[in-house]
Amino acid sequence: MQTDIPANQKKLGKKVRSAIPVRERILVAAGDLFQRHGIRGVGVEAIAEAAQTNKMTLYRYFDSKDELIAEWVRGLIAHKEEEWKDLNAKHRGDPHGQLQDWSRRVSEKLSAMEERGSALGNALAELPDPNHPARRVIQEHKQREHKRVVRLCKAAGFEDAALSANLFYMMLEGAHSCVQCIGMRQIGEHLVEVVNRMVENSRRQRAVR
Amino acid sequence: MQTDIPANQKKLGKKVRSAIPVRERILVAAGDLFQRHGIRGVGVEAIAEAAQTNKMTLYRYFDSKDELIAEWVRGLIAHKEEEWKDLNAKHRGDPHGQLQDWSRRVSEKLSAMEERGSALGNALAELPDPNHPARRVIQEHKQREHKRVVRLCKAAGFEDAALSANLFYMMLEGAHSCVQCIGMRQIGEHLVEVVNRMVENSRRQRAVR
DNA sequence: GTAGTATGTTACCGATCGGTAACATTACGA
DNA sequence: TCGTAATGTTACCGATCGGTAACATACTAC
Repeated sequence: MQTDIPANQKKLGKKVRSAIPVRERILVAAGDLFQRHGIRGVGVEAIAEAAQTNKMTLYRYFDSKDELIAEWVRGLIAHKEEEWKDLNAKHRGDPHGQLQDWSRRVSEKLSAMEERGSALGNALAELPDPNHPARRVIQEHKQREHKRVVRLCKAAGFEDAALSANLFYMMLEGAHSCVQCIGMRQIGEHLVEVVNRMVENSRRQRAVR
Repeated sequence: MQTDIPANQKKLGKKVRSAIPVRERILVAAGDLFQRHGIRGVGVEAIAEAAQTNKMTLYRYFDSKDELIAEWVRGLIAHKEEEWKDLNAKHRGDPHGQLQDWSRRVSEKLSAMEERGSALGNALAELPDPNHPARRVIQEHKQREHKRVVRLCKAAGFEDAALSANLFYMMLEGAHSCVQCIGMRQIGEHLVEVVNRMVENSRRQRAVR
């Protein structure tokens, strides 16, 4: 019993090194705090502490707080783009189904969302500097997302694809905003409903042709 | 000539007291800086300087920076609510016209908007603290705005008033967001188009009845 | 065990922040 | 002209910020 206890006793009270790598822990902790208190409302010290490490180690992995922010944002975006790929793979050649599934997924995310709304949207509001690395990355991603919706609406054969796409995109952005400004988490269901109606309308028109 | 020059010479190089009251100048300057650099990105000293006064005077009119923020927000909201009253007065008993005029006005604002999007939306993103005076004021205003749209849609006789209202509200919020995230200032035209189509649809249905 | 690497600790830097005190100056009405 | 109220000036406070240096400790591979 006592033989191997000494080694453990030495570690008693010390931090037990987590299985999750430090860098990832920092990014997760940063994201959590950013979302809850705002990017500018969180100091690097608090992030390091939440990640069960310290400021020095944080700066060994990230050049600056701004770069940490940018890396966090890149992670969020990468995850979102993965979802789009998945969506595309699951509904090959079926833009209608793709649109419907997309709206459903957005709605699910919204219903589980905290009262703070979209992380990327908030980040844009919090980082007005046009030269901030994170800002540019977000805007480029939003541009791609918008183009994707336009492409989808064209493929779906909507009579006025540009208008429909912008309608969808406004609803997408607006739904996230609604969670924060009127606390309406069920707003996604309305997004789904509108998409469904428009898709059904388009299918009917196609059947008539 | 020289007689009254001395008095002016005394003032030479000194600040010429503006006709606009200090308090208002501070609020205008604060709003301008908040919009451009974010609320948290602007110090009270910079606000006072931009208002052509000093920190001490600022604190004689406002208890704290947070109260200044709240006052600025209250001003923005008061202006918006005035617009709603005006809209209501100009289209008494004509909810369709009211909705159309509303969308047109929003569209105009959007096309003239800087790349930073909605001030109130950004403020919510920048002030996550649920107890912040400005945050509560904004959320209450948004609630009222949402209810107003619902009432309008009911009055307009839309078949599914709640759905239409939420559609409009999502578009309203989303359009502002779009200006910041994809720089699309002409997005308002699409909002107008959607509203017009839905109104025409509703009118047609009413005529059939 | 030993070397080398990753991580932790502490203390510090300069800058900026929101906010205040004390006092000087100006404007303006009686 | 004089007194009072509004505004300006300066200096300061404590707290926090992002970021770094120097050094101590832990872990791991050999």
